[in-house]
Amino acid sequence: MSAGVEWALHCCVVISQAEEPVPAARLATFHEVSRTYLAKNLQALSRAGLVRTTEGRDGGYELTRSAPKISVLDVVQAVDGAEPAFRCTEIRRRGPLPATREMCQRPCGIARVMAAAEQAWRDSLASVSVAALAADLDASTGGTGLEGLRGWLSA
Amino acid sequence: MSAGVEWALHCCVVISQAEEPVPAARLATFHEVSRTYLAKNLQALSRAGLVRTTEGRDGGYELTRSAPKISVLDVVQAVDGAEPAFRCTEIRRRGPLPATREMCQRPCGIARVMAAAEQAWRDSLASVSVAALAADLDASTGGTGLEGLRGWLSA
DNA sequence: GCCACCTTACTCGGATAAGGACTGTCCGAGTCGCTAAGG
DNA sequence: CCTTAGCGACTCGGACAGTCCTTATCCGAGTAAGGTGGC
Repeated sequence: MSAGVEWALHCCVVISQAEEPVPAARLATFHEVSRTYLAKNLQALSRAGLVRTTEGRDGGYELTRSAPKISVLDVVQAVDGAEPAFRCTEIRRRGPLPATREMCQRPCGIARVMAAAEQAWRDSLASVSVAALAADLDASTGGTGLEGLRGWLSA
Repeated sequence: MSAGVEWALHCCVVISQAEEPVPAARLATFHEVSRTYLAKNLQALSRAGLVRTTEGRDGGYELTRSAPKISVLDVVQAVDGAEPAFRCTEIRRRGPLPATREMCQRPCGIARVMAAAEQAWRDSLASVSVAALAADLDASTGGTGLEGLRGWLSA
């Protein structure tokens, strides 16, 4: 999985706490990562429609929906792509004993198992929102984390 | 995910239906794939202890355990590696507002969410055995698939 | 007829190149806010 | 004092190299079976 997924998730948490657009340069400074490469990942979020971009002075990124409406799965699929990790190449149709047309009416059993597992993975990620991540961060810091973050964003 | 995972799973189903060791060349012919590259993936199964190798004439691969005792997860982890897809780089410790030691006593919330999702994925794969795959294949073919496979293996 | 040995062919295993994807970087197009001049 | 035009700087967006991992391949070490010669 791309490392940019981690960056994008952290950025979404930060953006959710800001009321003004946050420029990519500020996000890069906060996370101490490459500014240009972080921009590339944020572009993926923009293409997926999760964030809205404001150009020009005082511009930046802001969420298009409220934080509870954005799930972790949305961010992961935006950055890493929505294509399934396992891709069935229909091996059963090749070789000296190819599967007949009747057998192929249903997907390959292996593909079904893998698809079910990925669905469970997606369900688990879809059950957590960006707002929940922010709340967890706040709880881990004893209730001062989000306040400090908002203060840093204003400064 | 590596494409070799699919090959390895199909190979496990075939091997489970044979009473004699099956050479890699025969498996490659059956699936119509590269013989040398398939051998590389089978080596991964051998290192993981899922299959036993017999060298020399009439040698090949055979399962070390009964098919119901081998789960799909075992095969996937043997070929693709057991390392988690998401790796936390501890971004929270960097930047102008680094997380304090107290906050880091627990793993990052994002890492916990991703780990839980991967655990759900593993649980789903662990609940299906190679024997179940073979049974499903037999059911899809109306009860003649495994018989034909065994016949081809004997020939 | 039985045994030991050798030949033979077949098996897996690790070490070795080529291609594609993720990582990292750069500069250009577009836009908003600020300033200053004019009415 | 208000309007408006211009300027400037800041923003994102897509196009361009570097590096690591997956894919694909080869040949060598080792082994078990089968045949052959001797006893």
